[in-house]
Amino acid sequence: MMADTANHENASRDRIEQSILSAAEQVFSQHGYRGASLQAIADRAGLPKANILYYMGNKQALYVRLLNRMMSRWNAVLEDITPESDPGQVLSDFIRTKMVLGQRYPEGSKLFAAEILAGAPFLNDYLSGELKEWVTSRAAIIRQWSAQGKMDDVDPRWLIFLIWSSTQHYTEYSAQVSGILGTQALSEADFESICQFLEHVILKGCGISQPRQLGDAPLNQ
Amino acid sequence: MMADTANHENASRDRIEQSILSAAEQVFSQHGYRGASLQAIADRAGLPKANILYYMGNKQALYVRLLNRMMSRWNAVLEDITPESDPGQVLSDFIRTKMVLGQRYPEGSKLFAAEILAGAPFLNDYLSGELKEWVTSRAAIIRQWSAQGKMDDVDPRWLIFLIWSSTQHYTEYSAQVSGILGTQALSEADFESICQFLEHVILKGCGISQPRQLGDAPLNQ
DNA sequence: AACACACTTGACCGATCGGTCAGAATAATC
DNA sequence: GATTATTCTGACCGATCGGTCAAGTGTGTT
Repeated sequence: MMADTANHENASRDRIEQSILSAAEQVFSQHGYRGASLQAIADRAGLPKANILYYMGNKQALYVRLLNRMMSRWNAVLEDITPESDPGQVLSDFIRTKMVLGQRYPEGSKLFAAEILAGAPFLNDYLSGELKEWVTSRAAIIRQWSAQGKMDDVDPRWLIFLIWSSTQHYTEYSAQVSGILGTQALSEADFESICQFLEHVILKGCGISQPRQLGDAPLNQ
Repeated sequence: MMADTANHENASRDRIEQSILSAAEQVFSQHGYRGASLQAIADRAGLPKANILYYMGNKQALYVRLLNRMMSRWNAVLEDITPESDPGQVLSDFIRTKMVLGQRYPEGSKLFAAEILAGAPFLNDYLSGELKEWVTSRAAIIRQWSAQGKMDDVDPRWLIFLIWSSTQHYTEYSAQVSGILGTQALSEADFESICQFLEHVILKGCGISQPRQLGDAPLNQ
């Protein structure tokens, strides 16, 4: 009908693949690689199990594809920092970006967490390669900030882990957080409150004067 | 032989049960409840599968028993804090206690994390009951500290989550941490360095003057 | 020796696992 | 309309799942 014959990778196929990926992300993130079943994924996607395998090949290929998709969303984070950057602005952005990523892709974040919990059998190369270099290069810049007196002389690796873990917590432990707060999900106000808390504590704790207090009235801008 | 006949719950049974619990903790923490198999647990414990079921009844009872054992290790944490306590000392102790717990029971900590990731099907009552009250009561005391001017006026719930997550990270994400650091496990020096970093950033970030700087020479005590 | 009782385990059960395949159904091309 | 290519799926496969059971071993009591 209105199908573009030249491009045989048509929209219908993409739509189905996306719905499979979405269903698989939920099941894998809840139960891990071993605990997830293709039948459960198929049921959630509303398709026969054989159809999942027709599109994705096998369980492992589907899982690896999900991991890659989640990791690609990480590529732009802290990409363009320099020794001349303002630490307060950069760390503040880092915290907010990480919080938003967790909010936008909760299942993907949990998928990542489950893979790490299992010992990272599919991500070992990525962790000790690409991600290790990412951390090392950022750590070097943070160390220069410390040397310039822009902030306290803290170990930048622990600082990166601190921001990662404290933000990750709100997606990964959403069941615990909402159980304790007594709410189903985080409200907009809670989300903003958490961001400001983390910015306040981490920046102040590193001896960085905050660029602006988001709760206060804007200075002049 | 040397068995105490009066106490028919003899040491042999306890020894076997402990080895089963230990094996099960490893398998459940890696693969979650669904992903763990009794056969894998039996293999790791060096027993036939039927023997596991003889001692533990069924898979769910074994799992719940492990969860309870891990939660009981938490009971003493932050048990005796009062509005008159010194925030710096209390939070410092909290950080170190949590780090030591994660170091001492890594599989138990991961087991807890996996249960939360799965949506806490077995822990929902605990989270929204016992643990919620634990957080609420501690939060009330921290709020009094803020009112007394002992520390900044931060949301105590976010502060508790911050300490929980940042310490939990080093056990739960041990695969990621060691992948990035390039070492198999955390060294004693790294462990101490992390504790000092967290104490420095969190206490300073909350506007608390640190009781003592562990890296420096002791003042006079 | 006889008995009681806790322990051990191979064999087995129905259900579900990941994955294959043949053929039906549908769509695209001529 | 005929032909080809793609998409779909029920039926099936061997392996493994959690769990049962009966027959066995061992040990202490009488």
